[in-house]
Amino acid sequence: MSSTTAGPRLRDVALRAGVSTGTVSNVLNHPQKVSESTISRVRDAIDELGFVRDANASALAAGRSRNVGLVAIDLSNSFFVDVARGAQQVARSAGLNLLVAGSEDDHAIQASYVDYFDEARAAGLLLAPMQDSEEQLRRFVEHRRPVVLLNYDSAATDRCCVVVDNEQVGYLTARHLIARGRRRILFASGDTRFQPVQLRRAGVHRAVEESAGVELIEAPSEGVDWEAGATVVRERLAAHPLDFDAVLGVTDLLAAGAIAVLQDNDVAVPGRVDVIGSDHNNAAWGGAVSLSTAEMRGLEIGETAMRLLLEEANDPAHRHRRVVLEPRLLLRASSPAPS
Amino acid sequence: MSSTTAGPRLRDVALRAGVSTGTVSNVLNHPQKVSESTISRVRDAIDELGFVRDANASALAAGRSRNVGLVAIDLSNSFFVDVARGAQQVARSAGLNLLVAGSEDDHAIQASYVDYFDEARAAGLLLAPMQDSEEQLRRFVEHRRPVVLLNYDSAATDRCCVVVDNEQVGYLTARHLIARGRRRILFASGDTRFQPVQLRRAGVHRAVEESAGVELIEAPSEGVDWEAGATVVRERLAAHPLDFDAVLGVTDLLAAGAIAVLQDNDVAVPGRVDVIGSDHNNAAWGGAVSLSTAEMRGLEIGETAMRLLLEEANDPAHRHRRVVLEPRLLLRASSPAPS
DNA sequence: CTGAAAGCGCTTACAG
DNA sequence: CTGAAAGCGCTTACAG
Repeated sequence: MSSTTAGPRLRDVALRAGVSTGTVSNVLNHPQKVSESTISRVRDAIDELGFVRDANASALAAGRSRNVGLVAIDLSNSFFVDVARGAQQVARSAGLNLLVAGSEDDHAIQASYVDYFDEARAAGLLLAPMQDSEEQLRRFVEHRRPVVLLNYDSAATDRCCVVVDNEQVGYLTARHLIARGRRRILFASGDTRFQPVQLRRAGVHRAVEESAGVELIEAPSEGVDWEAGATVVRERLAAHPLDFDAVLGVTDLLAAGAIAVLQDNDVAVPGRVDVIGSDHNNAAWGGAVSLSTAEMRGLEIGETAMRLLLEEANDPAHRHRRVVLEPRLLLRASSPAPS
Repeated sequence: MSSTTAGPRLRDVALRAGVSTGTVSNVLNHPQKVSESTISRVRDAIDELGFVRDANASALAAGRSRNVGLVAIDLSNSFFVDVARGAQQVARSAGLNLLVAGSEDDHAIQASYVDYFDEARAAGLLLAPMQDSEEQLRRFVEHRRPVVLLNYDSAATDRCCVVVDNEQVGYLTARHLIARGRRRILFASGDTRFQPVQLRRAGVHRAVEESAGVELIEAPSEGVDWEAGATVVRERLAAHPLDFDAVLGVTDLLAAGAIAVLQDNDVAVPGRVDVIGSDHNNAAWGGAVSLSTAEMRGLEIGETAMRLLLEEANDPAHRHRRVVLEPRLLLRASSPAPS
């Protein structure tokens, strides 16, 4: 499959520097145990030979690796890219590499990456899981590898999780539409595969129930993508005369699809119908009207999750916990601030 | 730093199945060498014990790993996410894991990931390099590890590269504006750090030189981000009365920043000024007017690059080559198709 | 501060 | 088709 290793070994470095292999290893891993002069002799030998330590051998001998995995549902959702950036910054400052894998919304791919990071003896795993991932995680956790869940609130007490308050996302977006004076909200509520979606839906219901005179027209769909949002609006318009004054998409993609169909039907956004999304996904932002949505605080989620992971890996006194970040609205053209 | 391995070893599996460790290894790696009945006995033992092979030990003993690295300048540019998806699909069908790392537009980070994949004896590397990355790559290539460059046209003959014809991107976007009847193009031409940007600029110049009566107002900037695009337009408007009828951003972010400032100044887009970007980056798509741009064919770039990498790793007759994909325009609201 | 030696958990010829 | 043994390239006590 691949070429074999060709370069110099650690023992070549040792020979050249006139020391033992243990000393070279100490220069690499515990320089404080080695004298200045030896260090510089070894460093010179490393440079002269172009030595590159074999990370596999190192991890095997040391019983640990310097890698942390991040497995995200879908890298084309920019939320997860924000998470990755935050996690990477913290990981690097701790001397760890962050390796990212996208599970492409597919359980089998997610499972194979979780297993991969398990096989690779990763120092830990950040996982934004799909529904029903307990099974896949069990083995990883049993192997005493730290896991932090992202954007998924788990009942499990054997790991940390970092979430945005998705119920509040639903509540805030619906409240905003109501504050804008909207009274008949077409709710593109997606499907039940994703926990964040379920929670946002609960928040939307709470906001509507609080407000007399507001009606929610719930329109579920098979997926939560652009096409599903377009279909929801298209079918509603076909079945009824225009009978709603707002669309709330439980994802940004749903909302973007809705905007496109509204515009095709010459319905002014936001003049006649407000539209708001929910998950700050810039993959949904190519539409003719810029989309209002909720900030998901991905960067902070990534940073926080990596800190928890490091704590779990290093601090015997670590206690698992659940960190909840509050969402904020991000208002743009499709549903601006109430006047 | 991390917990040590706790789970069962391959020899535990062998004991339980009543075979030697070599046979267990063969079941894992070369099942065709083992009888059906032995395979199922070993598989049962693996399941019962919850055995997970140590990938580090495996890679060390076998002299190769099943990982391919992808190091991209910036994962928040959706082009690279497309590339990753394409590469992952091909990698998985070949039994390899794709591990993604973002270099955050930082030479040091890029170097550390290239070194990491070298240390990890990755089966190969896909790299979308920043300028001046030869130095960093040299060692990797010398170690006989396959590298394929993405979106970077290298003079080096010791590796493959897959690019979109960025000169043609510049040519097509400029031609489009001219076909729209635009005659004074403010060209947000960015800086010279990135080869794709340089090439697009050359294409823009070619298109303008071909067309009599078209004037290009070149406005370079320090970066190629949203803020730089906003600044370019703001400064032009401050120095002159509105004297251009189009803005061409050498990146989508530059174009998006331009749109925002134009709108702030009540300049209609595309009524008064057309705007077009160049790199299909949905991080730039949150603006009030949807952005016309060029398709960069990221998915195909990723697929093609991974295929070349596999060929280089497996086929002794592999010859390095350069694959060029042709760009296409993606026309949206900020500069629609000519009428 | 330094060196000799054992061992990490696999894979791979090789002999049977 | 199966087993015994050597070895992959490091790290880590341990003794000096």
